[in-house]
Amino acid sequence: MKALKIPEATVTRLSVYSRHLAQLIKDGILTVSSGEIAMGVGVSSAQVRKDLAYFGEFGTRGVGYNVQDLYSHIMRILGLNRTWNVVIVGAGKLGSALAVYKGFEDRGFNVVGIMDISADRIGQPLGDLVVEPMENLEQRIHEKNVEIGIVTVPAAAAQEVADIMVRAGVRSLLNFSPRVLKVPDNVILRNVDLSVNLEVLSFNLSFFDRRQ
Amino acid sequence: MKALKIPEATVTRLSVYSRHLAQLIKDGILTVSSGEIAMGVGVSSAQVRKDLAYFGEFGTRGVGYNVQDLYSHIMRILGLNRTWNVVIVGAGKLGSALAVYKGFEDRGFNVVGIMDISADRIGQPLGDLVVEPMENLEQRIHEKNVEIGIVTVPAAAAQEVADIMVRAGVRSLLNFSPRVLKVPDNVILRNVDLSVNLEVLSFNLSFFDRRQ
DNA sequence: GACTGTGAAGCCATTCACAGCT
DNA sequence: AGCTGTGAATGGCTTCACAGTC
Repeated sequence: MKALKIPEATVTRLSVYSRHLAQLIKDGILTVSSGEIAMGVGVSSAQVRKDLAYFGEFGTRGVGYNVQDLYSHIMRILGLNRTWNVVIVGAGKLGSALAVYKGFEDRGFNVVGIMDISADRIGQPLGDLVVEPMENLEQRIHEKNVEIGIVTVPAAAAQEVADIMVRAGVRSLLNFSPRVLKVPDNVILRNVDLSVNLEVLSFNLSFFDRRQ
Repeated sequence: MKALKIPEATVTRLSVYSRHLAQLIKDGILTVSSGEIAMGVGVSSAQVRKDLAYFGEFGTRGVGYNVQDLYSHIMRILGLNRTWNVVIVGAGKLGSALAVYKGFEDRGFNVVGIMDISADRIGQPLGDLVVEPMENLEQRIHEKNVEIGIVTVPAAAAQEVADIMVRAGVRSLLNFSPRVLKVPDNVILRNVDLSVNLEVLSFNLSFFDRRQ
């Protein structure tokens, strides 16, 4: 199967599979079937096999997958066989939380800088970082080859911050602000919209009630 | 068009539309076309019309939509014509950030309690809340009619926390832990997986490079 | 017998294109 | 003339079901 267009849903599931496999490795399990993975992460076994099939044949018919082997393959597919440097702009509560979030480090994402515009945040220590002024942003991106930027500023500042990061050469953005950002189409953009997530819950709760 | 099954993507877009409309109201704009909304939020105009058509006919042919009117309709559809009480379990950096996140309050989500298991977090003030011990969780859920729970504990504790909240009567969960949760199927579950989001970026960055 | 890999079928969401209304 | 509402067409993802392999 030739890989040209991979569904985004497949990529997110691969990430979930990889964490499940990491757990199996810890548990000393050597072999796993698509059905067992499926069970563990709440999808169908056909889905697991299809997802993997986009990238090659990793299993053995009648047997299943070698856990360590499959894990290594998926990590490589996800681009996690290396580390990635990340900068965060916005040292409010959320930005600060992400700056020291262990889950990122565990998966090879190093936060190499956190910037803010506000004088009372600049200089504040965060883990082994210190909040820096916005003026340092471009230099830090160049010096550390940063390819991923995280936006945790208020909506009103988000587009400007995105523009600065893009101009400085960041190739992808993770946007936590509740603002639709415009970026050139060679820049990869993902939005994590906290309110939208709650609102989907609220819709479903209400909708369910309406249908009673 | 009769509303039986609404695509989840439609719901998330409605949430985005509603914020865009709120801005138009602030700007004093009275009427808007599907094309203008589409432009503002980065989707197609047909998509906007289809999304709205699931719920009724809100526009006027040849004219467009009344901004205030459409906003009210969407807010009602999303279940945001009321407030929702929310509890957060896990008063680490992320949970604390969410507890005081203005974006929730603005949209009618009131955080009415934040619990933690750790003695040194309990008692800590957070906005006008104080971190409470886990023992208070069930009572708080009952007393405040909490229907939405937010999980911001480490992966190892996430399932247990989810179970407690579900038992106490919460009807929906927003899970920030990197753990696949099992909940009864009358409970609505959404996952916000921070690492997965970065990993999708890393995949796309790597994949793009591979194809150069 | 067990389990993978994969075409084919089925299902769902998006886009097209136009009739219908103002 | 302008814009909505919507059937029809398209495209994409998931599920089915089974041949192929161990």
